[in-house]
Amino acid sequence: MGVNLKDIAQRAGVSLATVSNVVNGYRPVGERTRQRVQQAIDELGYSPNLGARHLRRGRTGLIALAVPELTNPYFAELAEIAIAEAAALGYTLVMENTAADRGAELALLDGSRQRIIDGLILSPVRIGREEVLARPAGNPLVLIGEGVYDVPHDHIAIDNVAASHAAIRHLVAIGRRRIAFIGATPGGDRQSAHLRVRGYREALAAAGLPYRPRLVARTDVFGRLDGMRAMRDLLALGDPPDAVFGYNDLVAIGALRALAEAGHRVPEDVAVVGIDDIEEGRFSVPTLTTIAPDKREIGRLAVRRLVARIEGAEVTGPLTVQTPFRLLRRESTGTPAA
Amino acid sequence: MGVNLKDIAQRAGVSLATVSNVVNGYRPVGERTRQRVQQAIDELGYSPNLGARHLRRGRTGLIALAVPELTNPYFAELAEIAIAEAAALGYTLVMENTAADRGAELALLDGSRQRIIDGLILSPVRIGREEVLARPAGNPLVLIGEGVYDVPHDHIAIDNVAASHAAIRHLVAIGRRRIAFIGATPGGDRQSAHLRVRGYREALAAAGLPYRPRLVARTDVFGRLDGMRAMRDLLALGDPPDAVFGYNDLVAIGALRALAEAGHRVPEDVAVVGIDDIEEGRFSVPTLTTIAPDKREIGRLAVRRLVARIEGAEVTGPLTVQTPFRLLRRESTGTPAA
DNA sequence: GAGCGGCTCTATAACGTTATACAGGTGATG
DNA sequence: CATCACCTGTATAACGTTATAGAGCCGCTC
Repeated sequence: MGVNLKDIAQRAGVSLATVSNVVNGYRPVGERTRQRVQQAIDELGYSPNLGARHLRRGRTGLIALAVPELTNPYFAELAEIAIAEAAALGYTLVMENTAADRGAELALLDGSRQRIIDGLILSPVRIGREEVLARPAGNPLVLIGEGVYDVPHDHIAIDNVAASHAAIRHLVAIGRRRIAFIGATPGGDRQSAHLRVRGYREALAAAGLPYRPRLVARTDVFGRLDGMRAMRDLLALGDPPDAVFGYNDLVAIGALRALAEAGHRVPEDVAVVGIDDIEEGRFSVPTLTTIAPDKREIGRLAVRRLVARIEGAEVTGPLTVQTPFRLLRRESTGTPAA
Repeated sequence: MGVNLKDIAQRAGVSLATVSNVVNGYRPVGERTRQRVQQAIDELGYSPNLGARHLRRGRTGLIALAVPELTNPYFAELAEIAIAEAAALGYTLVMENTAADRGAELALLDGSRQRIIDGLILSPVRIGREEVLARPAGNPLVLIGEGVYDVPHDHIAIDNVAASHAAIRHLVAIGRRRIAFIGATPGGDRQSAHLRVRGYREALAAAGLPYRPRLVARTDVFGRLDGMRAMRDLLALGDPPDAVFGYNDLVAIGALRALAEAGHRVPEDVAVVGIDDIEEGRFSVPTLTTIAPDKREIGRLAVRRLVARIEGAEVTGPLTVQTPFRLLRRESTGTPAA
C-alpha cells in the first residue's frame, strides 16, 4: 500500500514521467531504461493508484450493469459473461440492482453514480422512451432487453415478437389449441411484455386459433411466485388451457409448480414453454422447453459496444442489434429427456 | 459533467474550502454563507467528483464481494442483501467472480485490485489458512462461508457441523436408515465439505447408524449437474440409500432430478435435504427440505464488520460469528405443502 | 484600551497520476 | 562543419478534492 511512481523513479534513477511512460506505453522509452524501470517496478511491487489515474484521465475503468433483479438467474448468467468480457477489455463491471424500481432506474440515468462509472448497461423495466430521451448528455448508455425502443442508444435484444411466434408455433405443432400466456402487464409499463403478447396474438391468428383474453394472465413482476399464482387462476377457469407460454422461465417454473400441486400432468394435460434458458429449467421436473437467447452474444456485445463508445471508437452499423435465439424442446412439451 | 467546487465557490462568492466544508460538514460554517453556498449548489447541480475525493481521502467507497459463482442463487440472494446494506452505509459493492479458481482467489488477496477497493468480503473455496495468513497487510478482509478458519480476520458463517446434525436428525426422525451425503471433496481442498461431512458422521453415530463410505459421494464443485451425477451413481449401488443430504440446495436439486428420471418417488423412496434455502427449492417438484441460514444476517453483518474496519471503528467481540440457521421441512422429506 | 480566545472564513499544499512543452544528445544531411 | 530533425528523457502543470495553517473580526476580560 503506497508504492507510487515517485518511489519507482527514485529507485530506477529516472524521472517520474519516464516511469509513467513505461507503465502506459504512451511515449517511446529506450530499451535500457525500460528494463531498469521494469526491474524497479517488480522489486517494489508497484501497481498504479487507480483513483489518481481516474482523476487525471477522467475515466474510472468501471462500467455498470444494472438489472431489475440480481436473483433472476437469467441476469446472473448474463452478468457472469459480461464481467468476463469487461475484464478482458480492462474494465471492471459493477452490478447494480434497480429492484424493478422506477426511482432507482431514473437515478441511474442521471444520478451522481454517473460520475464514478464510465458507462452503463441498463435493462430498463419501469421507465420508457421519454425518460431515456430526457436524460442529460453524459456517459455512454447501452440498453438490453425489451424495455425501451427508438432511442439514440445502442440496444441489444432478441426479436421478442419472433420469439413468441416460435414458442406458439411449437405448441400448435404438438396439437395444443387453448394456449395461455402468463406475464402480461397493465398499461405501457413494460414494453417487453407487450411485444411478447403481440407475438402470441399474431401467432394464434396465423394458426387460425381464437384470441381469448381470459387466457392472458397479468403479473406484477416476473418471478416464480407470480407464475404460480397466475397458473392457479388459469386452472380455476371453467375451461382451463392445454398449454401455457410464460413471459420467462421463472414464470414458467412457477406454473409448473402450480400444475404439480393441482395434480395436472405436464405435458399430457398442459404443456409449458418459457423464455431465457436458465439452468434451472434444465433440471426442473419436468425439464422446461424454452426459447434460448444467446446470452453469450448479448453479454459480450453489450460490453463491447459500451467500451467502444467510452473509448470514442467509430461504431458502424445500426444502433439496435437483434441477437439470435432458438427453441429448446424439453419434457414440458413432450420431448424425450436429453 | 463538470460542475466543480470552484464553480460553486465563484457563484457563491466564497472560497473553495468553504464550499467543501458545506458539502462535508467538516468545519462549522455560518448560517448565511451556508445558505448561499447551498443555493449555488442547487442551481448549478453540483455533485462531487468521487475520483478526486478518493484520491485525497485515500478511500474509494468501493467494497467487493467475491464469490465462487455468481450463478449460484445462494450468492445472488446474499449479494442483493449485501448491496443494499453497503448502499445504506454509503458504500458501493462490487461483485467479483472467482469462478472457484485458486489463482483468482489469490489475486484478490494481494492483487492490484486491492488498490481500487477499500475492503473485501471473500467466500474462499480453493485457498486455505496458509494463503490467508501469507497475505500482505492491506485492506480489511472479511471471510464468509466455511473455507478458512483460525485466521486473524472477521469470519461470518453458520455452524456447519451443527447444521449437518440437524439435517441428519430430521432424516432419522422420519425413519431413514441409509442416509447418503453428496458433496464431499477430496483432500483439504474445501474445508466446508469436511465440516458438513463431519456433522453427518457424528450424527449418524449419535443415532446408532453405521457410517458407510460408499454412501458419501464426492463432487468437484457444487452445482445441479454434480448432484445429478452423484445421485445416479448412488442409485446404481446394489443397495441404494433411502435418504440423501446434499452439500447445498443446488446439489440436492440435481439429486431430485436424477431420482425423477430413474422413477423413484420422493420422499417415499428417497428423502432429500439441502442447505441454503434458495428460492428455487420452494418451487421445485417436490419442494425441498433445507437448512436455512440467515442470509440477511450474514450479508448485513459481513458488510457492517467490513465497513467498521475500514473506518477504523472499535470492533468488540470475537472475530468469528456463527449466525443462526433453521430446518425448513418441505415435501422432499414428507411434510405437507405450505 | 490592550490582549486574548473563539468563531468564520481563506489560502494553499498535498493526494498520484498523465499530458504538454521543452531540453539535451545523436546521427544524417547539405 | 553547421543545421536540422529526430529520438529519449525531464520538468511541470494540471485533474478536483480535503486538511492544515493561519488571517481577520468580534466581544469579552483585566
